[in-house]
Amino acid sequence: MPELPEVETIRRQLAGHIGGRTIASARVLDPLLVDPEDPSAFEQRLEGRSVRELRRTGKYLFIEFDDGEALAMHLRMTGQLLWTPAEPDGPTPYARAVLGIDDGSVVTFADPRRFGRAWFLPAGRSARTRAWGKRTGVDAMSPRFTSRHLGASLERRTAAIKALILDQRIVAGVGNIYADEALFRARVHPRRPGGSLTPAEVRRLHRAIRDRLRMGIAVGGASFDRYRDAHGSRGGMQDLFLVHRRQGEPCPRCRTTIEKGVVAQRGTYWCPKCQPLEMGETC
DNA sequence: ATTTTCCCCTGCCGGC
DNA sequence: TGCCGGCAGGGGAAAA
Repeated sequence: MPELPEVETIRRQLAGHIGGRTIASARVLDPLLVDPEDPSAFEQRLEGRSVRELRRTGKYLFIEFDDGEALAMHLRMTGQLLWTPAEPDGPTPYARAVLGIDDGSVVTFADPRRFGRAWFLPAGRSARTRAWGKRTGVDAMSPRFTSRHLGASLERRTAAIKALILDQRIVAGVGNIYADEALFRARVHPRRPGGSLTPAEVRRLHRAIRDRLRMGIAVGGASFDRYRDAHGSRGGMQDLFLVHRRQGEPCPRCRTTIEKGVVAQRGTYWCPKCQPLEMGETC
């Protein structure tokens, strides 16, 4: 499922293809994609617009137009944004919206689970805030996401640390995969109360989040299931997973068997020795 | 305010 | 073989 590295991969690819170009046509095939907006009104608002740049905050992708308005998209679980140099030969499976670009290329939003969403955002900071609210905090790859920021966000919090780093208002972009990987690298058990982390653990976790996301971007994201980039290609991060989806396998650090459980309503993987639940133990 | 639960939606998989 | 229940999970709303 697309998390920060996957969305960033798509952003970079799309920026190269449609940056500076004009949207010639827009078709919304699934009204749920733009709910509660009217699909035909949505199409009309997109047609004829010039793309200034593509931006990303957390897992949200923004196509910014030259007048400052923007199309915001979230791929949720199974969304794909596919770019093709020309109209695809046949119908794209699970296509929910199609953007025709003025050079003849096509961007298709495909999404079997239909969880993905798109919004049309007004220009201007205050109007944007009114329409958009405060869905996301600081982006995990932004220089503004610091160890100090993370530590302050965790103070006195009793919820599981995994739930807190999945909270997009604390840090935007971390999803289930990279949460497990970062917690393993930081040697922090996913069920530890957020406020119980020591300063050293907070620093390790901050570094680990950045490290794993950076690696995910470098290899084009994780494709153990449906994720594909804008060209329909798979990423390579699934081959570099340390613990995620590896229950029963030996820990890459200490060879202890990796466990699986449920934390924050998500399938969660960890090494019980490297990531002790009780304080004082070390691996 | 914080934490937890439920729900959306559909493909896929294991069990019978 | 085929049906079916359960699971997967991002995030937002609702409940606790």
